[in-house]
Amino acid sequence: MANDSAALRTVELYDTREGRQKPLEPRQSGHVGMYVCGVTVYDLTHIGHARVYVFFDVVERFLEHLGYDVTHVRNFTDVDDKIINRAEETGDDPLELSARFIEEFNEDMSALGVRHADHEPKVSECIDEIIEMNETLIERGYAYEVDGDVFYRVEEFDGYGKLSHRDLDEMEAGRSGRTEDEADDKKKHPFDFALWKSSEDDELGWESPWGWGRPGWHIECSVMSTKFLGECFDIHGGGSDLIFPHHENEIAQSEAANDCEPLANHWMHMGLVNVVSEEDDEVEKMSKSLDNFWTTRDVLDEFDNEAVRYFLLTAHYRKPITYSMDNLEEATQRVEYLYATLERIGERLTQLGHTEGDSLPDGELVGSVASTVTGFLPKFEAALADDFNTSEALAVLGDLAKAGNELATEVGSTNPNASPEDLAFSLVAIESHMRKAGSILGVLERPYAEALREIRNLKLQDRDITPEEIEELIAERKEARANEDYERADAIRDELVDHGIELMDKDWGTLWRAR
RNA sequence: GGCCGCGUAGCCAAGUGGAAAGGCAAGGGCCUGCAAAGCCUUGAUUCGUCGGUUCGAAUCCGACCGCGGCCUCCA
Repeated sequence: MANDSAALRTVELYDTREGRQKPLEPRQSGHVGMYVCGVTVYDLTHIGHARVYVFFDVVERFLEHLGYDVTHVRNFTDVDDKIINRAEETGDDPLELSARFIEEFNEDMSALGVRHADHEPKVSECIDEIIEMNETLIERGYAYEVDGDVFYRVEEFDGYGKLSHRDLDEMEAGRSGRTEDEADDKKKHPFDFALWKSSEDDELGWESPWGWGRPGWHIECSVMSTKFLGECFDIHGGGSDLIFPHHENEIAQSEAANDCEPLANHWMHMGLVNVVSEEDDEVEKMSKSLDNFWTTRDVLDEFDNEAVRYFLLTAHYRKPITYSMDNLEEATQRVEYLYATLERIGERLTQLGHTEGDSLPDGELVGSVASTVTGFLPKFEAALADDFNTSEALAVLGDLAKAGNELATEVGSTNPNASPEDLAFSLVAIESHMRKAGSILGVLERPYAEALREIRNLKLQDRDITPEEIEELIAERKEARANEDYERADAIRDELVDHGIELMDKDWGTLWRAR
């Protein structure tokens, strides 16, 4: 639902093309069209993909929170040489192979809390429109056919290079390392690129005016964005490695075929995910050739889903982020802290006589936390409205959680400085604000007991002790403590610590967690 | 060679012209039978180096050093 006061907030977004941050002014008031380049589905997703789609999920959630109606389009490139090659290796049908990896993609994204886009078109379902755009480009003189291939004539498009801030002559000078391929002979300019590629009769393909063939790599995004968002739209996103040539070519195609420019008002490009090299400790780009590659699946097997999402939001989206065990563990710890805060708030509310689902208690914010609570949402929104400063947003959320813990301590003290009504009112206010912020970032969406248990059990995976054994030891220690046999009680604690298990004594029992 | 970007405490990370957010780790304290968790508290006279602009710069300009990305498929 639109929130009138929030909708007035100006959202500023960086735009790669102009190289500056500028206000989001939707072409259609109150409606934002956003196209995010999807994956080529020939393998499992990696953590770099995860970063992109988690981020744009947050963009969508936040804009909707502000009251915008967002149309989010994310494609699947299911026709591509890499898919065809992979299918040849495995003996699969290319479209069946890509369909399988679309399912894998969806599984990963669902685990990360990434919601489906409004439209998720596939290349194989847009062949007619792709052929049409090719014909338009040929008619308008921007493309030419050579022996069943269709190429885009880059010299014909005046603005070629305006996104990546380079010009054709400079690029030509620097292309010494490029490998030649047979298609180069057919091209009129080395940077001309394929809009349509001829296929062998037994290869994946479709009938076209130029014979049996398949689309080139860039054309599908121009076609799909036009189809679902119109000729021009507000936000176009993807990894920064797509700036050239993919997005540059998209602009060339769309702006030449349609009569609208700029194609997108805001080009938002994600920093890449780096890893620390095991050999020399240097940061390097994650890539298959360096064998430092992390699939989303592997990471999710080892770390809590939400911790992975949290980690991906700890750095600003335009900066690179380094994947490391330390960083993931720290993110896990923060997620645990946030849920433990919700747990503590729940305990204190129970102690104050409130049960979950009760109507809001009447009261006033306790003085010590009042400014933190009232200032929370404005600060949180301001952080995200400033080119999605998620680091700042998480810091603000952390401050709120701290206020919650402060209050929880207050409630537990012998002489609370506030009335039970005000304390309860304040606790509920903090809890609801935390959940609200969580729903925008896509975190804190689980019941705390469930989240804490899942994190705990995941960590226990590589420990040589089971929850049952831990519970037995806790029971034995309880007995010892009742008998004031602290020596035995401490011995049990030490034994558990050796297994990486920490005990936390509460008034009502003993909790444990894995470190 | 061209283009884009980065270099902030032991580590992660915001800030980009007007008193250096936040987190992790570390020290001290409260709490606890002891702990853990939580809370409080300490910590960059300083933001790669050297110059310049300015009343004032981590923030702008220049040079230099170091690092990364793109220019070939890539999120």
